[in-house]
Amino acid sequence: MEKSEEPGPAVEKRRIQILEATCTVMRKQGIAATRVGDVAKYLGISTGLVHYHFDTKDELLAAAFRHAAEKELEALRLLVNTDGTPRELLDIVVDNFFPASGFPSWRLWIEGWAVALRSESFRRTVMELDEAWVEVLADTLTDGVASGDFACVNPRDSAWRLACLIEGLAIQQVAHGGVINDVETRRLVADAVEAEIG
Amino acid sequence: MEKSEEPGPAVEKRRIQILEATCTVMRKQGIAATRVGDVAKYLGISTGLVHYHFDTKDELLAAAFRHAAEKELEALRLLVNTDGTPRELLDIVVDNFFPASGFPSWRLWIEGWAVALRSESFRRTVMELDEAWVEVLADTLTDGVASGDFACVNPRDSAWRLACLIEGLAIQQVAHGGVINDVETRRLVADAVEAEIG
DNA sequence: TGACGAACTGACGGGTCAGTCAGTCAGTCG
DNA sequence: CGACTGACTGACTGACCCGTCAGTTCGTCA
Repeated sequence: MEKSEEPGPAVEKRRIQILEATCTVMRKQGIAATRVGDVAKYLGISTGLVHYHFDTKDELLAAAFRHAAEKELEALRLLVNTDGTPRELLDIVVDNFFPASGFPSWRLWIEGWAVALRSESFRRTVMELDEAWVEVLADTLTDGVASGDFACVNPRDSAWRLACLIEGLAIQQVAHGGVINDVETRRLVADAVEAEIG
Repeated sequence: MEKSEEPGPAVEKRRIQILEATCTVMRKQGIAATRVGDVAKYLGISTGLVHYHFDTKDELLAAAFRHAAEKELEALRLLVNTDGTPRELLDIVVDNFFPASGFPSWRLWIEGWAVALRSESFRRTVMELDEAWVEVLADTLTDGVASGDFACVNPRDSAWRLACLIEGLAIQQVAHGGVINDVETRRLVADAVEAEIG
């Protein structure tokens, strides 16, 4: 009677367990090299069970990626949702973007952009989450402008410029570790921040 | 006698033919989804012949990627190697970075960064070529500073910032085509350029 | 107690694909 | 001419891996 169509809490728990296992495997092996057999082995369950909860591998990977990204975004929002001067909040946001902080899993994101080129579900996830990150940054800048601390001509433009700059620098640092190291990244970003809000 | 160990011109021709076919297939299907069978079929040859010239698939893909990137870099250098005011040259370089110009094959690069996370040969290629692009931009800025047209505090820093900004914007535009479109990209970059050289 | 269904297993089918290999053929050298 | 070589073919194999499915276990409800 009135048995809801929604899955019970046990099922939901298992789903999340599989999602997080998938994230772990994806981080270690990369998205492209993640097999459903690896996820099953990691949890000590059968591959059949993974397919019991997720119809296809693509669906599993997309859901796991979104799960990871949403968790990180939530953590960032929590971090920003504290008291502090606009300048302090801005520093928190920017600091958490740095590859060295390990926060946004840049390795995962870099692969995510590549997968998004061919997968509609990844495209949507990557787009939504990317824009949400920038939104946080934009809100911080807007608040600072409202309080008179910052002098951006256009906070939204500034947010996009800073976010894209950091993204580009993260690629340099994470994907090939060339001349750009952590110290250099911080200096380049710090100068850009000053230029945007100064 | 004295037959050199070097492969003859016929072999080299075939190698390049295979490399360019691989590039074509990679652009169409993506790096990850490129099969050696696809390359062979594209040229109407056997897969055995592809393996006759390239030991492994990884070697083939890495060589093809490098081939494509070097050709594009060479084209950019040629483009910059003309007369013109520093400002004109800078505009040429920046224009050629835009996704819409179709010049640096951003889709290929985005996948390249992802592959570079796991493949040493891709990592090296991507690093060298990425830095070479920035070098071109940095030289342009340095010349402009020397002639008194630009007022960068540090042309190298400015070059990295602009390059990374454009990279980040290219991802936004190419990988997910969200709020950032071509017009917006141009405005954001134009403002950043003014800020750097102004 | 027994029926039932949800969660789960483990083996397997079937398709894909990189790389191998025996053999063909055309050209070259002595 | 006859031996030899380098480019090339196409069939094959061995591995991998996704998704399926028949069957098992276990908790719940009548």
